[in-house]
Amino acid sequence: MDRDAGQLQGIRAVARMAGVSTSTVSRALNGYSDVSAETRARIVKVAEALGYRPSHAAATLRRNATRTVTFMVSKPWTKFVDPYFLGILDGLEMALTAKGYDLQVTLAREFDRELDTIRRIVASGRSDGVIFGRTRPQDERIDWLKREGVPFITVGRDGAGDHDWIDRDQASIGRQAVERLLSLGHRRIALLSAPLRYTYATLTRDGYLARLAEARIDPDPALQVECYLSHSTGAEAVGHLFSTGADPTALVCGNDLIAMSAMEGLRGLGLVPGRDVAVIGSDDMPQASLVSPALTTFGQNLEAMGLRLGRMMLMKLDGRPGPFREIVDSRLIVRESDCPVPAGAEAWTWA
Amino acid sequence: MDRDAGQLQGIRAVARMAGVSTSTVSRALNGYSDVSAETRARIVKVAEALGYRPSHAAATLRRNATRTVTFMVSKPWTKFVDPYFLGILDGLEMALTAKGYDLQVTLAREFDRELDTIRRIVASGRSDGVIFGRTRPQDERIDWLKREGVPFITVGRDGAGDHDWIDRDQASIGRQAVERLLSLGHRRIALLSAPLRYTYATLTRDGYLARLAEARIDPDPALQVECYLSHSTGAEAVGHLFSTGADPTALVCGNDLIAMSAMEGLRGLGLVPGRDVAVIGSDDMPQASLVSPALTTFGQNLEAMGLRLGRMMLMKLDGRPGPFREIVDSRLIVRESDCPVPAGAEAWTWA
DNA sequence: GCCGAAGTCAAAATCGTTTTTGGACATTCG
DNA sequence: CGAATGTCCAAAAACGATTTTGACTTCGGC
Repeated sequence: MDRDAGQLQGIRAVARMAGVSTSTVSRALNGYSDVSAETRARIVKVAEALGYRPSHAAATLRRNATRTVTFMVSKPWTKFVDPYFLGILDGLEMALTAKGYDLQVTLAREFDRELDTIRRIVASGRSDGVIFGRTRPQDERIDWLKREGVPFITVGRDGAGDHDWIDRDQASIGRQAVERLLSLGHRRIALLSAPLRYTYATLTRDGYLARLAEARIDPDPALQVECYLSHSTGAEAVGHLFSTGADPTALVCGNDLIAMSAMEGLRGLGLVPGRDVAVIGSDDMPQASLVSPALTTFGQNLEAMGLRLGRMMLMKLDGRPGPFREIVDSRLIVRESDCPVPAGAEAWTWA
Repeated sequence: MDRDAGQLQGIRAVARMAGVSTSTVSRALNGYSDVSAETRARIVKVAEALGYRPSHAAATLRRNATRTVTFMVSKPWTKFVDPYFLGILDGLEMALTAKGYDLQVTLAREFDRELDTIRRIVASGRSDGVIFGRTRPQDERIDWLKREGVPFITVGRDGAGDHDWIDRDQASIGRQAVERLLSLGHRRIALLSAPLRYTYATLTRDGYLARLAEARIDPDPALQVECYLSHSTGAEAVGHLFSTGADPTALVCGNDLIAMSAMEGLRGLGLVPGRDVAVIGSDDMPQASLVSPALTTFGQNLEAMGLRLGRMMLMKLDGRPGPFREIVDSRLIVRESDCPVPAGAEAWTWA
């Protein structure tokens, strides 16, 4: 029955060798029900023996679906890829490959090219769904994808929030940070915000302000500084805060990069972070536990987050109704960089 | 002539609307010669008006080539992506998209999974060629791809070096670093090597040793330390060097991460990098110019390197004979972290 | 005026799957 | 016992491009 099966390639070789038709091979390998267990077993064995791999192109062409999801990761001019997204990618890939989907990563250079990158992803017709982060309150990428009807999920919200997304509870992070510092006696709590063009930064600020309000503390605008994506941004912010006399006793930082740079800046001023000034970060970067003092920050299980994201995307692509929106918890990881108010500063504050 | 062109899709719609056959549309759009300029212009106009994009899957299936190249980027447990590769990716993408090729990025979690990742890339049949870095003297990925006959190029060499690669002149970096430090009067020059399982680290060491030999300086094994991919590895190495009395006056570091960590370590010992001890890095990371003292290191035009890499791959996929091997120059970037031998140490050295 | 070459293009074959359609046979039900 | 229902599978029709083949001009040379 396999006299000249060697001549054939692909699914036909398997079919010939197993003594069935190509359609049966296809159904067997794709898990359809109308193949007897016995026949299926035989086909699977033959396919394995032949090292058969369905042609992705042919399958994609026929079923009009690529079984591929694209994650666009932003790469700012600093050539720096956020570990936050790298962590998510691990879980995402697990969820996708478990269902036979593939994950494709595309790097976009800067924000103004990200929409172009997305256009290219969609036009190339190489993936069924798109994922990306660093969302903004007004996000043209989201608007475009909505208009275009392309399945997509964002890591982070936009202003409207009426599409599918997964996000940390940013406001809660702001609240918890303030909460923690209040309980340590701080009253002059500065916010070194991430760039406010990103939604997450504004949400963190909202939480920060809300918790201060609950404590009946008037937010001092001089204590709120917006930082940028440079490696020295936190240090500059600290320099500003102390040179203008805002003199905070604690810093809530929009992300760990800011926090670590801020600690550097404090040292430059002769202050000891974790003793003279409390510092709290925001996303538990791998370095956070290695710097000294080790950074108190907020962590989440990124891999689990990626898994959930992947499952959301799979359901979406499966045609389930949705909407798909999830908020994942972050927990405070207390290390060494936060501390009670130093005696002197406290006195001064209450004066 | 376009009575019911609206019913049709894809290339047939264009054909109908332009009043030609589908084969002519295909030839026109793919730049074949046997289409009159006039017809081609008409077809291009119609295609644009219809927003026609050829189905990637169909084209791939028929021509048996995906016009896609995959770059596998290694991502160690530190969740850290080397900016070196990110820089190369920019140029690579330019070279590829200029010729209608697409760049796909895949992240591999750890080295022992990288071969699996490559297997998956190849099996999925989604790309015509593979590129990756962090090569080792004995590299199973290279062996496998050679056996399999898959087109690939590595960033960095293996021990044999008889495949296609692009690389910096690592030995020259080692030599130049030593050269520079010798000219500044140093004699006790330590090597804080990158992990020696990577080829580039061994090559740098070769250059370091060769230049020392030329200067008739016996290499002191106590001055050679192998570092790892942790953020504190350089500091640990420095601690070791000074606690064992090896007491170098200068450090050649296998990469900038090691160098920056080493400077941190020096400070911890009460030494001032760039004054008490000279430090030279190796790959000009974006942070290198921002730390203080700014790091003296070796730089190369990564984007240009990526461009050349891309062109090599395109030629390879075009069936040109090869072999394709290139070495790109690195130039010393003098900043603040190197310095002449401090007077005391020099005296001590000559004693 | 015939022949060959060059220039254009249409028709049809092809890539390797998945999906639809429907047929053969066995089993169950009325 | 006939009809209805299920089960398993083969045949054929897609999917949307590229490539091969060959037909029809036109033109120039002899």
